[in-house]
Amino acid sequence: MLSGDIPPNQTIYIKNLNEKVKKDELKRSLYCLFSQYGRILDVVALKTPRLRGQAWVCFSEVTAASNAVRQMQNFPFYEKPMRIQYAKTKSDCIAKEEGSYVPREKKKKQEEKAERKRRAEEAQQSAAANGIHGASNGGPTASFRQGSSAQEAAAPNNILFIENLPHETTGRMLEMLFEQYPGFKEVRLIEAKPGIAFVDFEDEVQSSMAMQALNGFKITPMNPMNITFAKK
DNA sequence: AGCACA
Repeated sequence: MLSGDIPPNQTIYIKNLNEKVKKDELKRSLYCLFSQYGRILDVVALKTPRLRGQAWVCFSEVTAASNAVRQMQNFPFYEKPMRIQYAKTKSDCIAKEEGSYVPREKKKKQEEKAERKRRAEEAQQSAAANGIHGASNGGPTASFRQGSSAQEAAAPNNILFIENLPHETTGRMLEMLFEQYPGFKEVRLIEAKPGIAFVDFEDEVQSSMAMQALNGFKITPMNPMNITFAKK
């Protein structure tokens, strides 16, 4: 119902994207945002009149796509909530991996018949494969966890304190998550202490918005971000 | 709203 009656697909179809974002930046940001769910084979975005504001993200596993559809539904991305469904057809990059790719001109009727069958099979496989995937994200906006320690919470202020980041996290990755919220200023990683960061906003209202939206966000399945106000 | 593969 949420995603219509489209059967599961390795590729997700995203609409309601901010059309002002340039194509290459959009593709890169989508790649970063969705790689938490699994290996991405391709990201397709076109700016033609008919296709702007939409994109396709192709995963190597159907289960990754399923998690992405559920957990990133309505995620505020460049100020607009993403609307995510399964793609209606198989992506070329997937067909190429399976060796079933037929160049555009030829594939018409003959392919479409076979494709229905294939998709039905995939739906079964994904059902069978369910149960492998681990922790489910409470949803990007669903989480309001405060500091897990018995610490006194700091009063709201313009600086966010981020904990539980994977050690491989880069400043650019965090920027891409936080810069979509108004008032963003900068990210500061602490080299001496991997796994934590500070994010500066113009004021405490704007920092609160970002905290509410991103608290608990999983950069990897093992790393839900823990966001609190920094102690001053 | 809009389902492609530059």
